[in-house]
Amino acid sequence: MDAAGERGGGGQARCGIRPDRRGRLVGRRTQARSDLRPARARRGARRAAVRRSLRFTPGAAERRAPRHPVGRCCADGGDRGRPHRTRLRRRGLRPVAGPRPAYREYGEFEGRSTQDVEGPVVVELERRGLLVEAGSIVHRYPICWRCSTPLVFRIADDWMIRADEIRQPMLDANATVQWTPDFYSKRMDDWLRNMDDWNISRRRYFGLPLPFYPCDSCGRLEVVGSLDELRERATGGLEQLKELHRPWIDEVPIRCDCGAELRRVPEVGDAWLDAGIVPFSTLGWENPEWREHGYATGAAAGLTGADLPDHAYWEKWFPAHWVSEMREQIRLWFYSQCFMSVTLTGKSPYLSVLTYEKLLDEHGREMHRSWGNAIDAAEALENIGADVIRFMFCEHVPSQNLKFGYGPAAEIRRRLLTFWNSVKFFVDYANVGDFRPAPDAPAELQPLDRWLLERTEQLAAEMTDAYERYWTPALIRAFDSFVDDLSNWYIRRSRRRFWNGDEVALWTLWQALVRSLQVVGPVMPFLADFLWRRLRTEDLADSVFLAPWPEPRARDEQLLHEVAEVRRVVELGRQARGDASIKLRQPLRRLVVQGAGSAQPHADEIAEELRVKEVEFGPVEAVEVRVKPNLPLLGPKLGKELGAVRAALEAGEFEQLAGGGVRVNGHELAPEEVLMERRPRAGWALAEDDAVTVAVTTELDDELRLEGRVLDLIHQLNSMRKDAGLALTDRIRVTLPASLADLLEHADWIKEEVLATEIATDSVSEPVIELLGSDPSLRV
RNA sequence: GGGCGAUUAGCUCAGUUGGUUAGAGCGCCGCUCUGAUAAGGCGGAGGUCCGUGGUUCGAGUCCACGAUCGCCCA
Repeated sequence: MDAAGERGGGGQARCGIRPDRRGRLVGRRTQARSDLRPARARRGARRAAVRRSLRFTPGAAERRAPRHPVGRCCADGGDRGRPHRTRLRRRGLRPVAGPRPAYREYGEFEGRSTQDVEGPVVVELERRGLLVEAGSIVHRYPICWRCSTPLVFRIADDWMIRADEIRQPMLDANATVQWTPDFYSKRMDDWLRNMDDWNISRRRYFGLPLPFYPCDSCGRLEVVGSLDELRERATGGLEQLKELHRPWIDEVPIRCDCGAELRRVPEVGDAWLDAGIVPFSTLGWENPEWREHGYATGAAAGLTGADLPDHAYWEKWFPAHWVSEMREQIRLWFYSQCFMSVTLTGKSPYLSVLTYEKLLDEHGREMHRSWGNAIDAAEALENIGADVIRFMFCEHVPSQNLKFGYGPAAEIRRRLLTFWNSVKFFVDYANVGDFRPAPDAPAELQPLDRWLLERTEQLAAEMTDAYERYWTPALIRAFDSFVDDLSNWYIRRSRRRFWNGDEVALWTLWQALVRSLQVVGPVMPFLADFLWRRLRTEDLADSVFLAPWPEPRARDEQLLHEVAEVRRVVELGRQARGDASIKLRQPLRRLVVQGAGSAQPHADEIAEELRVKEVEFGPVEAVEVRVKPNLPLLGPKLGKELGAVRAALEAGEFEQLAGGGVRVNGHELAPEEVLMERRPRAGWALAEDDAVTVAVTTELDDELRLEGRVLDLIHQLNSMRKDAGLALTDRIRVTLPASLADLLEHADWIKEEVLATEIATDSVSEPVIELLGSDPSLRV
C-alpha cells in the first residue's frame, strides 16, 4: 500500500471484466486467448489454460492499479479460498517470465513492460472481437514498500519443503512452550495448522546458496552435504572458491553418477533457513571439537572472534530457556527455529517465549522518518538513556503497543529520580558522619529499621518471582511500591536520626539500597552499577552483577502488616484533617482508630505523623451509623438470603447487639460480618475505608493554638534560611517582633528546629535571621 | 471467510483466583509538607468498565451473541 495508508480509495483499474459483471463469470469455464500467444506454447497451454474464473473480493486496502491479463498476476485475484484453489501451472500461459515485468514471445508486446501493454492488449482483444467488456475495478495491488513501484506477480518454479508430515510434531512441541502473553500460543498453533509447504528458494544474489544440482541427463537431483563432499565431486573451479557464496560457488560444477557435469541451481535459500538453525549453529551441534574463533567463517571471518563450541556445549544449553522477539516472528523466526529443531531433535528449541507489539510514537502513530516523528536508536540512547528505555519496556504490558518518546521518558526519569535522591540522601549524610557500613546488622535496630529490612526482603522476593514468571510489569510495580515506602516512609520518618548521624539508621538505609540494587540491576543495569560502586564496601563485589542474587528468607509478615496498617491510618488521618480544613502544622488533641489494631504498637509514630497529642485504639463514637454486609464473609454463609439481608440493612431495619454485632432478618451477624459507616460527631473529623475508621478532634485550646503558631514560625524561619542560601550546618541568630514574644515559651524548641543559638525579641516588624560570625549585610 | 486479541476517567493505561465506595500516571482545580526542594504528600472534579442476554447471593472479571478497532492466515 502507499505510504499514506490510503483506505478504500476510489482508484480504479482497467480490467477485462467490469465489477458489476464479474459475478456472472464466476464459476464458468473460460479459455485463455491462445491466439495471442506464440504457436510454440499453444499445445501445452491448451489444457492448462482452461480454468475456472474466481470470485474476486476487493480487500480493505485498495489502490489505483492495473490488473494484467497475465494469468495469476494479482495477489487476490488468482487464488482466493480453498474451494477455488487451482494448481500452479508450470507450463503454458506464462507471458511474464523473466526477472523483470516484461512480456516475452508475444509478438508486438515482446519486451514491453506490463504497464506499457495495459491499453494495447485491450485494443488488440477488441480488434479480434474477443473483448467481453473493458472497464475498471478497484482491488488490492502490491507495491514495493520502499520505493512504491507497482509489482507484478508471475508464475515461477520454486523449491519447497513439504510441511504436512512435520505439522503434528510441531504442534506437539509447541504445546510444551510457555508463551507470554499466553494467547500467542494459540496463534502459533493456528499458523502451524494452516502452514503450507515452506518455499525456501529466493532469486537473489546474497544468501546461502542452495546446494542443489539437478541432472538433465538422468533426472537425478544431487544435494551436496558439505564442503568436503563438494571438493570430492567438483570438476573444477575449486581454486577460485573463496567462500561458499555466489559468485564463486557457481563456478564449481560437480560430476553426476551418470557422468554428466552438473551446475548448481541459481537460487539462494530463504534467510529463515539460516535463522532457524541458530539453536544449532551457534551452540556447536554435532561439532566434534571446540574451535577457537571458529564461529564466523567466509566473509564474516574476523568480524567476530567467537569460539565455535563443541557438541557437549550444545547438550548443556539446548533448548533455550527464553526467547523474546516481536510477535510477527511467529511465522518467521519462532516458526523456522521450531521447524528445524523438531526436524533434528523432535523438541521445541525454546521453553518459553515473550512476544511484544509495535513501537509507536508517544501519540500512538507509527514512526516514520518522513513524518518527522521517528527517534533514532542512537539518539534515544543518547538523550533518554538505556536504563530509562529499559524501564519503559519493562513496565509496559507486552500485548500492547509501546508508545515511545521524550514525554513518557521524562516521566520515568522523574520517578527514577526519587530512588536516585534516596541514594544521594544516604551518601550526603554518610559523608557528613564519615560512616563506614559494617558487614553485619547493628544490635540496636529500631522497629522501623527492622521493618525496612523486611520490606527490602519482600521486594527481593516479589522481583525474583516476577523475573521467574518473565512478567516484567510486576517488576516495576514492586519497585515503585518499594521506592515509595523507602522514600516517603522510612527516610521521611527517619530524617531526624540522619541529621544526628545515627549509624543504625545509616546502616539500615545502606543495606536496603544495596540489596534493592541487586534485584533491580537487570532492569536498569547502568544506574544500578553506578550506584552500587558508590555504595559498595570492600567485602562486596566490584560490580552489582558480580554479586550473588539475594537468597530468599522467611520474612516477618506481622511487622510488614503492622506498618502497612500504620500507613493506612496515617493516610485516613490526613484525609480527615483535610476534610476539616485543618493543616498539619496545627496540633490536635486526640485521635481514635478503630479497626487497625495491629498498628497499635506504632501509636507514637501515628501521633507524630498526624500531629496529635494522644492516639487511642478503640470504638469510634460517631453518629448516623449505617451498616453494610461484609460480602466475602456473608455471601457464602447466607447465599440467596443475602439480598434480603442487604436490603434490610440498607433500610435500617436491624437491631444492634452488644459487642458490635447486628440482628437482621432473623440472622445474628458477628461484628466482623458487617461494616459500619459513620459520620463524625460535632467537634470531630472522620475518615474511613472498608475496615478502618479514624477520627480526630477538631477543637483547639490555647496550648494547641500556641504550638500551631510556633510551628508556623519555624516554617517561616526555615524558609528564610533556604532563601538566604544557608548551609545545613550554619547557625543563626533570630530576632522576633514583640508581638511574637509569647512564642518564646518554646524558645528551645524553636532554636533546635532552626539551628539558632540565640533567639530574642526586638523592635522589628518581621522576624529576622542573621548568620553567626557574618557581617550585618547578611541580615535577612 | 477462518483464527487471535482489545474496548475501563479528558489522555495513556493497571486491575492478580468473581466480593463492599473500580485504581495509577499525566492534565485541570484547591490545599499542604519541606534539612531530598524546578521534587514530595493530601483532596476535588471527571466512569452507563463497548452493548445485550446468561451463570451467580454477587460480574470490569466467567459464558453466549452483537458492535467497533487491531493483528495473523486466506
